[in-house]
Amino acid sequence: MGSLEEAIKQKEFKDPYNKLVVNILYTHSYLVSAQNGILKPFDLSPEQYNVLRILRGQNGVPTTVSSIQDRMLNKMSNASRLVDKLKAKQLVERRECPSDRRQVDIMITDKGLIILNDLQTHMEGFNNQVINLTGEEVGLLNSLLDKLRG
Amino acid sequence: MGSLEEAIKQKEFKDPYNKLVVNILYTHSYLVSAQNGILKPFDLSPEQYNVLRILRGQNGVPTTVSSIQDRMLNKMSNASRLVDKLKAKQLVERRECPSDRRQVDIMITDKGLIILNDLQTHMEGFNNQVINLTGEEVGLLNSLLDKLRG
DNA sequence: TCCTAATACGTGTCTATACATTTAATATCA
DNA sequence: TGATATTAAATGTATAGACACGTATTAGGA
Repeated sequence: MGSLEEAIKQKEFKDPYNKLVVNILYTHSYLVSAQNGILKPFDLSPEQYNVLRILRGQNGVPTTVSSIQDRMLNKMSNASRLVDKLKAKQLVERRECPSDRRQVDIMITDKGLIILNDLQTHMEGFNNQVINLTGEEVGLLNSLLDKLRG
Repeated sequence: MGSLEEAIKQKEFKDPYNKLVVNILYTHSYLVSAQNGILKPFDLSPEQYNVLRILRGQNGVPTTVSSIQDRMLNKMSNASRLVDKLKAKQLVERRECPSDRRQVDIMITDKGLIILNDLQTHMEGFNNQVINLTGEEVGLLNSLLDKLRG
């Protein structure tokens, strides 16, 4: 796999900023593909998995659709339809919010929690296996990405 | 925007490897959204833009669909249909390859080249504006991402 | 109070991703 | 040569992303 230039068969980039954009897009695809391999047997898409983790983080407190949307990795996605898919699999519940009838309370079900726990054991080794970096380098990369977005 | 934890309203991560995966997914979304803003007036999706750049890099030598696929940022995408869309906009041409009739030769048109040049002037300032890093940090980030993928 | 604005959620449409399958053309080898 | 395998591209289907729009409900101000 090695360098980006080799991976996408491009000789060189005009400037390192341009290369960085392409590098992040490419690394994203690399990680998502690997993640997909783990999620597929569980019949979950990466974003469905993410929504379930958000709901688990609530520790039983219901959340609204828009709150889920705010916490999603992709702000332009469509939490409403994702919740629909998860409900069809009985991994989440939805209830009309009594205090504001525009809102809908979403909660993860026991079945959802069980699947997440199952997944976690599969995901544990995944990161270290797919990310070929030392702990120090991971920390550095994290802070650089945080700074990038300014 | 600042830290990832703040951006997606998560208190903390189990381990930095896990945070890194989420961080890359999130930064990807950040960059693609910004890129979309530039591409939209040109009626191009990010991946269509990428295919046009690949074809421009050929300097007039025709390429096959599978060669485009190999160089795409997302290996699982569908070059055939993307080429279709570009052909409908008259930005690429396709010809049956005489030496192997399974293959199709793809070339960027003059119209495609003109749009790319136009875009380039818009894209130039974009990177430095969106990426809040020094040149040194950009270099470091590039090499860390290359190493990540092993 | 009533009118208007803002909010929450859902829906519609187009494009792209992921992956299986199909069809045609070429390669390989007994 | 002929049967089989491999390859290139296209197609089919489900999910997701991007974005506009619609509808119901609540908020807020004249």
